[in-house]
Amino acid sequence: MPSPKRRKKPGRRLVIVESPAKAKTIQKYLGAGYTVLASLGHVCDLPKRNLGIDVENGFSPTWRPIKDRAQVLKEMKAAAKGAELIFLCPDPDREGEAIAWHLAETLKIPVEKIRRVSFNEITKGAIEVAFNADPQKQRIDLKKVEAQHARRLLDRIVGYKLSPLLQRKIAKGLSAGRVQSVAVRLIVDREREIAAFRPEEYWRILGRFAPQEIPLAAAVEALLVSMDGKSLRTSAEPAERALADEVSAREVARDVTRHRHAVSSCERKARLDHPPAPLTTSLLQQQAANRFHMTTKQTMRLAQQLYQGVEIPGEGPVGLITYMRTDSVRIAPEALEACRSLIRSRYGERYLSSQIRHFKARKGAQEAHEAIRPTDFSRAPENLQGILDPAQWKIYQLVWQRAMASQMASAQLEAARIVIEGGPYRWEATGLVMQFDGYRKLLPKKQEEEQDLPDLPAGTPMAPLREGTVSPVQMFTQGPPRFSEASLVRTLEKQGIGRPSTYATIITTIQDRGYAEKRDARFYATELGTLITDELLRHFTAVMDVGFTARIEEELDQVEANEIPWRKVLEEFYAPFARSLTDAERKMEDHRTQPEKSGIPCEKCGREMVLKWSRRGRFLGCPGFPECHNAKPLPRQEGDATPQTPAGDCEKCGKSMTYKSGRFGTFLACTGYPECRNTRPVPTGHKCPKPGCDGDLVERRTKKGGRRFYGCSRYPACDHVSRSLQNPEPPAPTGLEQVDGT
DNA sequence: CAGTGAGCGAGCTTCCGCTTGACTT
Repeated sequence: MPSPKRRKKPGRRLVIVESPAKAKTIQKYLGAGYTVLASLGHVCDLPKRNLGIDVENGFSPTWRPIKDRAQVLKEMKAAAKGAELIFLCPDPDREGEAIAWHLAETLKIPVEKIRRVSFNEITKGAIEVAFNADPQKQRIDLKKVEAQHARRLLDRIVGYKLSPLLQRKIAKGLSAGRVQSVAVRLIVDREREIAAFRPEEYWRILGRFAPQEIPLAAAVEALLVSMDGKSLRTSAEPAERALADEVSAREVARDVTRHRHAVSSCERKARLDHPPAPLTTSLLQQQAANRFHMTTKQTMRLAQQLYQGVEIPGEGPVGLITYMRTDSVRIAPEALEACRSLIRSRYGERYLSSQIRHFKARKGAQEAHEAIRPTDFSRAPENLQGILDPAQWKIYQLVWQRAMASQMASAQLEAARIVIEGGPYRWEATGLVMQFDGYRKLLPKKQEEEQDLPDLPAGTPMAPLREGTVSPVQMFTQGPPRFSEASLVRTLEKQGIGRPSTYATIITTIQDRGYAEKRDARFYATELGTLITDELLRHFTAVMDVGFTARIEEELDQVEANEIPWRKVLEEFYAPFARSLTDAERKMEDHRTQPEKSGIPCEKCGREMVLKWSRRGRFLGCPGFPECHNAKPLPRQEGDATPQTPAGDCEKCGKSMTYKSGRFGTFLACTGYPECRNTRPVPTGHKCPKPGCDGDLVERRTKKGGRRFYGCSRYPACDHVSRSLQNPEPPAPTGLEQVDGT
């Protein structure tokens, strides 16, 4: 490895980029006349210990070199000394511009030596173009820098004013911020929607019809879609729900046979199904979660490994994918060419989209990089099997497939629809046949059944195939699902909250602070998360608004466009915020100095114990603290945000059981501890499906790896195990085997 | 494929966003 030299020959050119992997590639393109170093992201920031902003004097900030960057700063300073020109190449976005400015400031580079150069793709062509551009235009964009400062200062003010407030009023170690607090709010809101949701019953009626002359061959399965012109499609809306109970559903099912039915229309339509865009960070995280059950953290670690370079036999370390923290769906022209010619040679001309496909980035995307794609399309996943470890390989395959598919031909489908009418009833049968798979050759659709429909001219008399083939099926409206990591990231991105480089950390922060818990891959709001959300909502409505970030972003855009001064953004935010602060300081309930009484006496000193908050939730503490150190858990788990099945009684001593959390997660323990040491795994509410066994399914974990599975509570007498729980909810209509009556 | 059991709190941490390793929960 060539270590950076102390003394540079005069005439040497220094290039500074953000990422070391990028530095390596660019060094290769630029050759020996250049020294390429990496800044490792930001090199300056506000001080850690205090606010670092003089609010009274126009919000003037104090910038400090970041401690962890001391080493690289030293190296860059040394290299800058002898350099004739210094090319500042952080990413072409707001943050990158600020990094360039901080570099110029801390390295004390004379203006005439600065060349601000940036590129959205690390390809030879793009880099040549960027470096050869007009030097007059290679200047730092101060408006962009100011926009970044406004963003940074606003986040600092919100975080460093709200966190201490919560720490004074509720418990130490707490935090709040523009991003994390809204993320928690989303989870708390969802928790409440779920609690308020009452499933409602409705019925669907399925019929199996056939033309009277030609029976079985041309049978179609149809769904009752309207009655008397009233649509049943919107059956999720209670007011519209005509078939709300079994009695009326069966009445309709009987009445159907009293009417003559006939085909009223039969049509076929060609439909194109276009491939999805190549992956961005959030999409990669969502796909890896849904397909491989990976967490955002795992996904990003694997992607980082692929980006930084994997040892390929005979070649050395090779960076296999482009940068993984991106919101862009664009692919560099050179790479597009490689991708398209590979599609042509691998699958044939037919599978190539006739035009180059360009995808639209999400609104608010900064598009400093490309989409995530293979650096070399010809490295097909099958050639890397056994070279990458299995998890890396899965991620690589995902990236490769999505990038390839994005330039492939659309799938051609034929959608058929037959409408059957009789009396007040209108039925619909739909079919779908794939004519040409196109991009689906690489990305098959999982949940799509093909079904063809016969050609039946309008007017063909139809009848239910035989008695009992009109079947009512009971359904229930579904409540909103809890957030998973994937759906939370998707929602945050949609609202413009957080950035590709922060999605994974947001997820860990809200859990570390004790605001949300993940169980079964779903987020649950904790009591503490609910409390701080409500307190912040009451006093800081504006910041807690899901649209707050989006509005600030618009203003930052205006700063960049030189339409408003950066201080104005801060002033307008700060005036009402400061008022809320003093108001909250006075009015926010003080859970620390005036905690709720419990009615339970302290057995050590006799004082009445009080309810206190900590990062781990509530506990009973003695008000005599610090003289009396007595503390204990709350007597009951009542008020726990998580609905739990009753724990039941101990089969050994008859005392009640209670939920405890241990090293390996939640478990049941006898309240008679330590006299009775009985424990049990968590019941799931499902019975053991093994015939003749009356045990319950309980949640267990494997010894190594701790993977969850479900076993029978009568183990070892019954050794039934399953990987997942069957849904006890009413099944979606599958076939028409269920027969009315009997 | 099958373990489980403390202690939480007294003023100085906390934010978001850009980058990697060096750490050990």
